[in-house]
Amino acid sequence: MMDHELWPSGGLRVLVIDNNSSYLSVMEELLIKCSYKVTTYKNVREAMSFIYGNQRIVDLIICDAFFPTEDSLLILKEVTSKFDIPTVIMSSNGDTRTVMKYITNGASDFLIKPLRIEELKNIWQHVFRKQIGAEHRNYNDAQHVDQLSYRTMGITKVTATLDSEIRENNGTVTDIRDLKKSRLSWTMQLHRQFIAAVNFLGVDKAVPKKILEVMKVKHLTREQVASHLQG
DNA sequence: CCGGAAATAT
DNA sequence: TATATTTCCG
Repeated sequence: MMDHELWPSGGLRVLVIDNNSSYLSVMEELLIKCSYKVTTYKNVREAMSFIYGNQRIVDLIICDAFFPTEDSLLILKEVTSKFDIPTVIMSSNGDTRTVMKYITNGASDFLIKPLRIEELKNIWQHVFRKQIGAEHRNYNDAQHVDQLSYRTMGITKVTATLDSEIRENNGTVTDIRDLKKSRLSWTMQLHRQFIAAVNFLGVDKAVPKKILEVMKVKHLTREQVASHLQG
């Protein structure tokens, strides 16, 4: 893996939007523990106003799905098309249709409440991914198209994987049986957990055996972790 | 068990 | 062909 993926999230400015003020506080506390700079908003209109006035200093947006209205979808479309700020959607509802709706509309990630600090520690990677990698963009576009066509056809390999993976335990992969057809697929989520484990151990002490212990993923082998460490 | 690298699969 | 994952080796 590349060194920059192990860098701390330090100082990235995150805007959080959630209509539940108590959860907003929880999010703020968690994000500050991860050393992000946090701004919170309870309603979409004010948040949008802030974004328009401060687009240059908002690195990442985390927005609640605001069930049952479509407010977050509007923010998503506006923000991703106009400012290209990576946006993470969070929701207590993780059904396939909902997840797909946001992913296909440009969401960088979809996290299920309650969020764990381990998940927030690694969302800075979305900022990085947005800024670099036109090559990645091509890959994502290809997969994006796949997901759209798959959705039309109904349940598919892609949606099924996304679904089972995210639904598992609040977005944490605990078993890779679903993720491997003939060989293991390192999904974004599984990779995040890998990165989190490496960060937790420290780059120098992060050896396959220890990483495996920290990740706590059933059926994941030391060899698979070792191999991933190479890439 | 570890890291590196050849062999394979996608 | 290039990349991702598995298998082999010292």
